[in-house]
Amino acid sequence: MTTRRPTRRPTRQQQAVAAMLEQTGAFASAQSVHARLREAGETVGLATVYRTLQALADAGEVDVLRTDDGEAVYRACEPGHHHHLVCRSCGRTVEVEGPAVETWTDRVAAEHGFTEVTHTLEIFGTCTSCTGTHSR
Amino acid sequence: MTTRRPTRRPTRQQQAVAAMLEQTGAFASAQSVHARLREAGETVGLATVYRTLQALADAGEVDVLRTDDGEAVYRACEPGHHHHLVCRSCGRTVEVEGPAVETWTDRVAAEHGFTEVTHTLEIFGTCTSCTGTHSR
DNA sequence: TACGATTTGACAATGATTCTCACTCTGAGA
DNA sequence: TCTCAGAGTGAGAATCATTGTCAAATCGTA
Ligand SMILES: [Zn+2]
Ligand SMILES: [Zn+2]
Ligand SMILES: [Zn+2]
Ligand SMILES: [Zn+2]
Repeated sequence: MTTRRPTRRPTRQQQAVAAMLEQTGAFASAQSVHARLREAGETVGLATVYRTLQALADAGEVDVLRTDDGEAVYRACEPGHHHHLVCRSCGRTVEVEGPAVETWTDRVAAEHGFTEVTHTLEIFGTCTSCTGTHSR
Repeated sequence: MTTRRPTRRPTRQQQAVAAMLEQTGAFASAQSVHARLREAGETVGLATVYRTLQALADAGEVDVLRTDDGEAVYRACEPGHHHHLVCRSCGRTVEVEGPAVETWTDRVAAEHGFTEVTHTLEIFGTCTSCTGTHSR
């Protein structure tokens, strides 16, 4: 019994959004992705950018976090659970892993009887190329 | 030379906001604080609630974090750097400290040449009183 | 009590995100 | 290749937390 599942392929718009994230490297908001696409001549509606980014996030293909002012920013990341070391000046991001932290959070939560534990952890700083050079 | 500095005392509104946070215990948004105050018969403008919460946060007297949908939530906490174990069902919050995590984040950042390092870390889960009792 | 400075709050403005819905595109089937 | 139902798109409206505005209320000091 062949399950009839339409062979969906990413649309032009979806590819454009994903590609833009890939080449950006840093965390970017939906608004800025939309702006960059427009600059690059790509025609993608704002609503579609939002939808695509959400879909990618749900699929675990991009990481999401919130800026200080609550804006959602997305980044194409390596698969698997990890955290980020982000330059608050230029946005350059390094993916980091910390097995010790993972076990620590789970242990702390367990000690207090919490279940279904998740966590968020981000590190912010000023990267080497932004140090000294008061770029801004 | 007596420095003429007015003896500022927290206004009725500011006290009301702070008190509401104290008695709540959990993280609460500006909107919900405003609503609770209104219910309690206190008369405090929404703008004032926002201003007061920001001031308290700037003064380090309350902690702020962002919910998944980007809303800012505040909580009256013990002074000093710490993190939170939050029940995503009832909002009950436990303050936790992890010296090992502190040194880890700083070390990781240093290894990559980042300076002026800060970090955010929150743990989410389901607390004991919300486990089993499928209370929504 | 009078006065300048601070605070307040109703309301407007902002801005990110979501919703609507008519239109377009796609792919399976004929 | 032709058709059609369903998925995807996008312009614009709607939502909603947050911030800005500014005249009126309040406070502290002299
Ligand atoms: Zn990542
Ligand atoms: Zn982790
Ligand atoms: Zn706290
Ligand atoms: Zn810490």
